[in-house]
Amino acid sequence: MQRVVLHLDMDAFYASIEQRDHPELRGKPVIVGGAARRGVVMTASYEARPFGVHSAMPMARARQLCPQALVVPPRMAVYAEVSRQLMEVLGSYSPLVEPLSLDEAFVDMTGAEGLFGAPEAMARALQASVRERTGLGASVGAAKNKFLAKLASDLDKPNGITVVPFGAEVAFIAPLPIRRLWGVGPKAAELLGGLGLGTIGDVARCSEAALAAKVGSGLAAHIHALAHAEDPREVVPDRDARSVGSETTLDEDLRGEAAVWPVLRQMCDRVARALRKEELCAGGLRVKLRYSRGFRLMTRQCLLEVPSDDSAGLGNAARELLERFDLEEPIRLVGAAGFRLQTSAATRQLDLFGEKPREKRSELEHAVDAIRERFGDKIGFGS
DNA sequence: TCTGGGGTCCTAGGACCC
DNA sequence: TCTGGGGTCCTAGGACCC
Repeated sequence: MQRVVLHLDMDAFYASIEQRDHPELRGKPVIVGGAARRGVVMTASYEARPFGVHSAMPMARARQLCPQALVVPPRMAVYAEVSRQLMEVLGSYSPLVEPLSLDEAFVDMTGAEGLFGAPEAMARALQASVRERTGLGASVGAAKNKFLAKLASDLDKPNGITVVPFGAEVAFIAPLPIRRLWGVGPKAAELLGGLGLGTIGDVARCSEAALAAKVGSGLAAHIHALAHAEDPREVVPDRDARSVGSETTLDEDLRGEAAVWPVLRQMCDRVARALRKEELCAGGLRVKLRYSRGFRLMTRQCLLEVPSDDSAGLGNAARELLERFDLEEPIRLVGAAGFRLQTSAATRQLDLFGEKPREKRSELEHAVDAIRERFGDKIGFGS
């Protein structure tokens, strides 16, 4: 049976929600992002984009390009709720919905032609349902696989519908630049450019061996297949998370353990809370520091003797890892992440064979979580 | 202009085991 | 003496995505 995959991507998601909820922002250049000294643009409304403002741009630069822009701090909880509604709508079309982020998802519509008609009709119906439920615009791509559907949704924004013609996929994508290949970023594009490759068609005509010599065998096999419009990846709902992290860029650089440790402990707190919320424990912990000088990122990781979801367990490991960094250089970012995730139930099973009295402690942590949910993050609970 | 925060996946090298 | 070959696990770094 012919696979039909849709990819739906919300148009300027965060900025559009702000314009929806604040009529005075409509029709004006709006930038959602951190106003802090080191803030960046999270989303720019379509009115702001002609000025050259785009996601991930330093806010200072964005304000310079578009001084009249209205800068709005993000309301992540609101965006998450809208996202939930969005995924609910998609779920009414197919059980196979794979979210990629808050504002985009794949929907496998294979076999649904009888209900919804041809791929273009499916895409229109989806787009209309999303607008009806959320009041927001989306662009939709339809094709025989995930790569093509995602590429298509980005070709006609905002409010676009793009169907990659079934049976003529290779010719359709051949003229597009290699950066459209999923997994080809600035570095790989540069390397491939060295081979004289500029378009997807160029990559399709190149031998996989020649590609591998430039970018490695893994990426070469991947992009060679994509360039031939082949992508076997399934639409997978309920993908399990592989890591849970929290990080923060400091307003001012810090140096020395006495300054860095309190920040790291707070990051561990947040990770622990996120883990408990998902009823997960981490079997490993990674600490991440970014040095101001050279913007260098360094990580140190270890496995935990006992998988943990509490601040003390993660914090102890984090403190030991911290000693393995050079803390005399100015530091601009501090982060922690748990990995090797497993369910809390599985961890408790293991604990039956140990002697750690973690059950009591866990009750206490849940109580603390409840208080923090009500009163926010800044409450101290002693050392 | 001076670079967020949430992730995923891949690679290379070293330890360790048989 | 002077050095195998395969497999697995772990760590650190980095590219990439939204």
